[in-house]
Amino acid sequence: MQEYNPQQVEAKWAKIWEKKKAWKVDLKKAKKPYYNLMMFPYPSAEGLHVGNVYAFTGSDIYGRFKRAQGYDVFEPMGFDAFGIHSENFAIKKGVHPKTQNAKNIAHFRQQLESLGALFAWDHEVDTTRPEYYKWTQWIFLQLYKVGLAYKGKAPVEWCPSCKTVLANEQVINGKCERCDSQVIQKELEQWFFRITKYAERLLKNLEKIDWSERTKASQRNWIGKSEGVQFSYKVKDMDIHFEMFDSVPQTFMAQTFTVIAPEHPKLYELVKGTEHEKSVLEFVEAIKQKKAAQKFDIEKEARGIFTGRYIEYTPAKRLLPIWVASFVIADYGSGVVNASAHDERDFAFAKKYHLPLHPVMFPEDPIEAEKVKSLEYCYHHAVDGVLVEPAEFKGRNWSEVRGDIVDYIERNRWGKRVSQYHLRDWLISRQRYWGPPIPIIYCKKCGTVPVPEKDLPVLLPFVKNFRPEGTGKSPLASVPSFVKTKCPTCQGPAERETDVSDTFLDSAWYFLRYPCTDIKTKAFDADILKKWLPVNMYIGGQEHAVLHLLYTRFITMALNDLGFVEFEEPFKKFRAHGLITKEGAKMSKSKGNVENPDDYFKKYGADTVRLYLMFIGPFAEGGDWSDKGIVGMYRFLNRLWGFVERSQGSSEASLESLRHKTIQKVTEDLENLRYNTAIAALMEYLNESSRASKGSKKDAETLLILLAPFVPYITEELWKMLGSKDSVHGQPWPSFDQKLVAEKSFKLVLQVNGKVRDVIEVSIGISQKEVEKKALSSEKIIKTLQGKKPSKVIFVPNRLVNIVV
RNA sequence: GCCCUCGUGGUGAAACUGGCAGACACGCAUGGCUUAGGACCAUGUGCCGCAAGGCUUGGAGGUUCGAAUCCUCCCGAGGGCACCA
Repeated sequence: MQEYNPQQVEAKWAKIWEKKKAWKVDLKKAKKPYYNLMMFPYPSAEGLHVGNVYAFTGSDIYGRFKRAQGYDVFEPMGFDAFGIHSENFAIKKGVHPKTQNAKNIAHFRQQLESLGALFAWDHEVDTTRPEYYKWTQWIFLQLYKVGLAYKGKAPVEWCPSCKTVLANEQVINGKCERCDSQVIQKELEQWFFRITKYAERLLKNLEKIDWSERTKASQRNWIGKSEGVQFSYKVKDMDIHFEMFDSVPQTFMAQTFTVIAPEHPKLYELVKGTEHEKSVLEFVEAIKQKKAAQKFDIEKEARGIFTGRYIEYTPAKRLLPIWVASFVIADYGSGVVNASAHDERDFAFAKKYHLPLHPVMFPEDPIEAEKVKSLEYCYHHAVDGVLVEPAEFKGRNWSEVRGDIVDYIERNRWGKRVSQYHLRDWLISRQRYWGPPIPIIYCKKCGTVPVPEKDLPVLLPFVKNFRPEGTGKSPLASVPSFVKTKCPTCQGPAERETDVSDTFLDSAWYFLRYPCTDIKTKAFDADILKKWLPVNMYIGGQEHAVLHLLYTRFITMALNDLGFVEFEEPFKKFRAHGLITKEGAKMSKSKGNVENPDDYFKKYGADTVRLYLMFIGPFAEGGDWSDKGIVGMYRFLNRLWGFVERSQGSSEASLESLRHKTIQKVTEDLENLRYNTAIAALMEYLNESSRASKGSKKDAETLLILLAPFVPYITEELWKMLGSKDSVHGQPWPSFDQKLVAEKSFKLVLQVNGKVRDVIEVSIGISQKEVEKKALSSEKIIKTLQGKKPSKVIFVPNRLVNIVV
């Protein structure tokens, strides 16, 4: 008798597997390629946390399951190591990011190895290595060539503490997501990727990819398509035309004034040389200052000023006064909007500045309609509202008239159908050190010149002082040996771009590099990609539902258009895993509630931790980490150990029906990532087997094969104990026989008026006649019926009978 | 405000296309083993009730022979978007 000693078992097999390179896949020779991808981690100084372990375990179980089904599973691992996190940490500790990064990665790798996953370490990727970011820069150049990368001046979110530009998503309620400082607006020359060009495709393709609905919904929201009408109007007495977008065109006849954004480029032209010039410019300046200071209270302040100009509003043959209004967004639509009585904001604005209002839609209730007419309140988004204008549509409902109104507007040539998107271009410039330099050279003679591909990579120089200076320039700007260079075109003196690119660019293509890490001459090889991509299964956190996944899709589409890859969607299947919390709260350093998996590995072993995490609840939903439940898993593995030990050399018969039933259940659950119920089924199987037999070898073997994806170490050890020479991880996934799954008899439920009154054991396939006979002779049924005659009998074969009286 | 996801015992959670609600665990209780504790084993455990029986899936209605599951409204939680016209 030997006791289960997880540390010993796990150390032993980890060593053997490593030596045998047990999980190595020959990418060229593989016959049934299956690319099982998980989001690669950012190697923080704290090491792997429980959330990482959760994600990787869930993904690895799926990979091992596919492997057992005969696929050549490629399950690579790497490190998303560039970025502001590493840099901030390095600044705080006074260690160079490069040094720190190497340390972190070493720690991570060692932790990951103990997890017992199928990782293909011979294809590891580290985004900070020149061999990798050379190709990140190369991708930039490809996009630049076709105009998908461009430089533009743009107001950007600037964090005065981190001294860098932030992406929109890094700004939470006007504050920096990292240091909580008030973000200010700044105008800078920045590099952008034209992701907006792909808005419609990014949206439409969502229909044809197998992703969790939640993730798709987030992407749809982010892209934010809005359909409506674009009108075009002339400014009275001026040669200026404005395009105006309206997503609620039904009430277009209600428009009585026009609002324009304070930042609108044509605003100055409107007021130049008029009596309004001074007051308008003062107003604009005040608004800009408020916005920069982020003191603008969205709820209360809707301020405006008259420009002295009018729009010639053709459909209603009236003039609309143009007002500058603080609430108008400059970079959505055209920055100019016609306002009406049927929009709450416009209504409030009009009341405040005594502007005319002209409602054209009313409730059916005449008393309420009178109130709307007398402008007592704003009547908006009312699905049952009835139009009175234009005359052709009088009496028709707001909700059904939309299409016809748009047709009508188009017929009159007042406007046309268009779509607007909330999606903005992707700002990729970062005024930081720890990232790949953007491969661009500025020459006084030749202008902006891309670095020739043969000169890649543009190496990130080792800079001692990499702290951002707050000048709006990257730390690289203070390294003359980096900045000063020759123009690739004219050989004259020139300067390098000193910004680095966004970390999200590194991670937007890493999955293409994994299978090609051994190729030095190009980013990826067409033949290999053809064989292995798109990725079969991608698993990662829901927090990346928008940015990472959207950027990745965009880069893939662009590469597809450029002819580098043959697919436009990178991930056939994506599943988001849930979040692991601690006492209901998200684990974070600042809260001090981060669980370190190492402690649990030491105490129970990786197998138990893996099993416990998967048992907490549905993989897609995550759960709360508490160390209470973990003992249950440890007990289970100990019971398994004992059972297998007893079944050595046993010739007891197996529980055929339950065995097949369990195989079916576990197979189906694994396919759908329902690990918690698969584990429950395996526990039942062990419980039943232990009860029924001293130890059936057949049952023990089946248990081990089915459990192997979850707990790779103990199953391997026990497999050997049963006397096999080969590995449990080389065993084919067992199949089940539908005939054997079905039992000979079942428990028939007897109901009266839908309430269960009795349960009797009968044989499968029993006829309705027989059932009725049996049911009506049941004592409990007779008692419940009290002599009443059944009016109807519902019979569900092999399940129940319901007697209605 | 709009869009998604969800709400089931003391706890984590099960329940396939509507068909025995609470599988599997944790915890708890009782008993066994043990000097004791732990570990382990056995049994029990939704609520009310001595019992017969009744009640029970956030709340209120509805559809159905039958609803955790479908429909309507309301309440609550989590997430995404948001002065987006």
